[in-house]
Amino acid sequence: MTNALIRRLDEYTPLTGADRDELAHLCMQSTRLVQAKRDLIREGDAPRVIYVILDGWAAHYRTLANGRRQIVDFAIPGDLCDLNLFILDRMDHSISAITRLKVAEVRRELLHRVVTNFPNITTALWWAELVSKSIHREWIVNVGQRSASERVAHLFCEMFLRLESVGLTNGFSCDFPLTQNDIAETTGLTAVHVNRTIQELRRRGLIVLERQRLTVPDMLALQDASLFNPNYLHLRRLNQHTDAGRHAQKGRDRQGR
Amino acid sequence: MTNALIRRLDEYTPLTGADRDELAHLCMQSTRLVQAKRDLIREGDAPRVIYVILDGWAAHYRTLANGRRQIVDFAIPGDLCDLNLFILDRMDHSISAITRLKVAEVRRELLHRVVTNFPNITTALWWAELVSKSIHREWIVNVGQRSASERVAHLFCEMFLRLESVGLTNGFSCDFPLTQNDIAETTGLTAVHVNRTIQELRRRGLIVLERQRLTVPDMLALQDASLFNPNYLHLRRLNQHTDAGRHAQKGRDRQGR
DNA sequence: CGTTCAGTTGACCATGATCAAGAGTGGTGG
DNA sequence: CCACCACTCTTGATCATGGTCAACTGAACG
Repeated sequence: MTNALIRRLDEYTPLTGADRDELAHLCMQSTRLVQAKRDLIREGDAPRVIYVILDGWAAHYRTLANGRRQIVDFAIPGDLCDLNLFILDRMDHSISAITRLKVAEVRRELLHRVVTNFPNITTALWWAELVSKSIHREWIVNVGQRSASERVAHLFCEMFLRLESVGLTNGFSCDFPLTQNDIAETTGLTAVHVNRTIQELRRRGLIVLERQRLTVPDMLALQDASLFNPNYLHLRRLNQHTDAGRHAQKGRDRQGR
Repeated sequence: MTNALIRRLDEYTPLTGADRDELAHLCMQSTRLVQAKRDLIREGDAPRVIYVILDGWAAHYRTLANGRRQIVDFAIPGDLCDLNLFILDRMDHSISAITRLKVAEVRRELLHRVVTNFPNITTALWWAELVSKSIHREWIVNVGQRSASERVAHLFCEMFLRLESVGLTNGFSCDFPLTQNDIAETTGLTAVHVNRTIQELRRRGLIVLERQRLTVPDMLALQDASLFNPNYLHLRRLNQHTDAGRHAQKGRDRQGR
């Protein structure tokens, strides 16, 4: 299987052979395994390296003074954990491993060298950064405007498509390692209510979720149930079932459907 | 009064005289006035210029299929309205004028020239982008984990400090042009409940809000009431009342308090 | 001077929170 | 291999925060 970072960046900018080689090299310099539930880095820390997720899931989160925790994004293979390092001195949030994690640690100088010599890669990193910001916006909408079942269904839609874009789905299924408590902390609901909500989605035939595996038999139906519009993910290649047709993306060439 | 963009970017990177001149020049090339409540740009549009807010407030928002609207950020003087233009082809959200607005329109080529010739400015733009992303994260936390009164109070704290950092406060007061309906659309509450919440904050003596003017007699008290921690704004110079002391910012040199 | 929009109030309702207890599952060590 | 522990999931009963609907007030502005 090809490197998830390459796969992901290539989603946006067609990369040359040299670009790919450079990225592959970058990810092999120094890798690290992290146990599930361990923090990769904590709020307040000064980041020393940039992490690239090679395998597993991580969560970006913030903790409030009263102890409550809010997950603000997930990182899956191919995702970078913040370019913060280049600019801001301190982490303003924490990152922890959901599953056992394999990450590449990229030193600042190394990435800097790449950025100055490989313009395609620079553009692609910018793109990844802006897409991640767009995802943040959608999460604000999610917790602000959607009902419990819409929120949870929306999360399933998003993660399925993101996994698909890096080749981590199998037909209608994908690994889904989140506990109901994790889902609660991302949707602003309680774990008890997430449980009831998931049962409702199961009853309606929208998802199958068992033993860390998610199946979405009808993606369009799930999207309808969650007011999901894939545009915010800025995926170039939308798959058959991702509903590229319904949400007008004026003037952009489309495949599928 | 000095240009708000310069003031804002200088907050991060000390700019040279040449940097300042260039920014001033950039903002004077082409300016435009926008009526209150008009959209500056809409979701799906291909942006042609980058906007810099020179005067007034704007709102970034998304609309759902069911018509509900969520404001995902405000733009105040000195803020840039998305560097999207450089990378992503379509707007994934809309921006509309809260008040009458004065904006600078910066053409892509022009900004590109600046970016290649003025490294300080490039760094500062990156910084602005990352801070704006951090603000997005905090908004997720806000709607996800805080109670109604905490959410509304948090918004007051944030906007007050952001205005202060570009010199738009007067002692304990600042202009505050949002309607209760606007506040509802940013906090994920209803306008009716925002009304009751604001009355509660008034009763508790935390804010004075009348005729578009906000006064915060005791910023620390308001911060306590909203679980507010200013770190996420990445302000270099925290003012006296911004509570730099309580929230440990390890190893960072601080002023005030 | 009337029209419009923002703010206010009241009555009632519903979504989701809280508290508590129990069932399934997996991993660990005796 | 089994007993135990911890964690995740599940269910029920009750509660509360904030939503909905509707009417009214007041200020701003043409």
